[in-house]
Amino acid sequence: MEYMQQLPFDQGAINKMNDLHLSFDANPPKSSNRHRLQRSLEVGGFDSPWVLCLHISSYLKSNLIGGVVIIQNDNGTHFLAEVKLGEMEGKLVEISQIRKGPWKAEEDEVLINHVKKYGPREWSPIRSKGLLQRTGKSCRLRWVNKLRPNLKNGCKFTAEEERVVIELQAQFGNKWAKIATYLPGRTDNDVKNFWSSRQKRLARILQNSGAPSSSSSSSSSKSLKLKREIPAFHDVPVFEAPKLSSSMEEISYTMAQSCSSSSYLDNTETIIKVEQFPKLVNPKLYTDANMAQLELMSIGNNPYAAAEAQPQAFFPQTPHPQPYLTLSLESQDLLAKFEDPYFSQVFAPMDVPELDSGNVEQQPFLEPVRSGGFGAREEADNPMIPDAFFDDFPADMFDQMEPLPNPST
DNA sequence: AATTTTGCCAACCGCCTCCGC
DNA sequence: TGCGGAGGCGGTTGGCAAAAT
Repeated sequence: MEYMQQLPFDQGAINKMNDLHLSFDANPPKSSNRHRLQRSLEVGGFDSPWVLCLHISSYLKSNLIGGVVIIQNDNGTHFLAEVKLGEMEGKLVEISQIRKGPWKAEEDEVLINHVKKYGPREWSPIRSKGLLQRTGKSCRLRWVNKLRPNLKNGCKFTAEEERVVIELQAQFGNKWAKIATYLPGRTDNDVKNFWSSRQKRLARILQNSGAPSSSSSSSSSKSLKLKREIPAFHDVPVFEAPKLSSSMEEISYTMAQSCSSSSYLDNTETIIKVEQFPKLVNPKLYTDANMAQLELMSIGNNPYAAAEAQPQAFFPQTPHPQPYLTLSLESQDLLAKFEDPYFSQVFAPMDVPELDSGNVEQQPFLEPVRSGGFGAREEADNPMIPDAFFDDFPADMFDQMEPLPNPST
């Protein structure tokens, strides 16, 4: 609460005021005595609870030099305002609380006008001048996230944007502002929200896929249903990041085709296709499109059909025929390792040290927006898989897997 | 149809750095 | 050199609508 602005006296506004209780804690200069004057005055608010108007009467002016005004309204809320009475004779003094919450169109307009005049800086004067009852930080945030020109408000992330975020997050960590500079029209808040939802979604999928165990047979019908609908790890077919040129439309079409062509097979032996195992478990390698496909297949209730729904149209650059792997029951026990706390560390966000700009420049396919937008890379060789990634797996993990047949045979 | 869950997003909070005094 | 204000940033929360149950 603070002194905000002097307004022309308006008796009409005064007449609408409610009775509030005021106390003036005055500190006359050169006096050790503090005068506390209690007065009931005509004080009122405008249509909003955070704006009060106070008429400093000539009586008070004659008795006070200055001080702190404490205003108590009907429900006991106190407001504080510092006043300089010498400047207030015959004026309405608008005293405002900091406004929070959703922005009104009028507020946006004021903010836009301010930026037009002074540019996107000097946010604090917006409040000190009484233009808005918002903090400078709030004004800046509103401008950066919503009012700035050329923002992609309301547009979902494209597959290309998803890919860029995933790669840059692996590279820079949670440096959302930095990542956002590579995405025209996106803010750090956008990127952060996108990543957050994606992480939640992934966590839910992984949590459900790790649930099956021998004891789960006694679990509730709901968990059984989840177990059925969410693919276990071995249900997941080969995944690879979508080709860089692939659009969402292509992906959607592929997914639709894959799912519609699925047929139910009552198999007792799980057959899966295996490419690079780490690709399946590193959440950073899933684009949302991949996850969507994963979920779509899970809805099909059929792991075999899921494997059958080969995403080849997804990944036309896959150079070799995909070998098949038959899992023994013992091998399937491996999948229970997903419940192992240690194993779950694989899914924890990686602490990626921030690379310097020199390293960024070594990646010609990714450039910040300020240098001309993100560039296109026509081929990717999965730079997000660090060599040390395999070290994160239990040492005996691959021992339990049957060897891959030679693709050439 | 009612209730619960999920996804999305705007906005706030707290911490940090920078800069001027 | 220390201090305080302004701005930047990442984490988190809360509201709302759509989807699922």
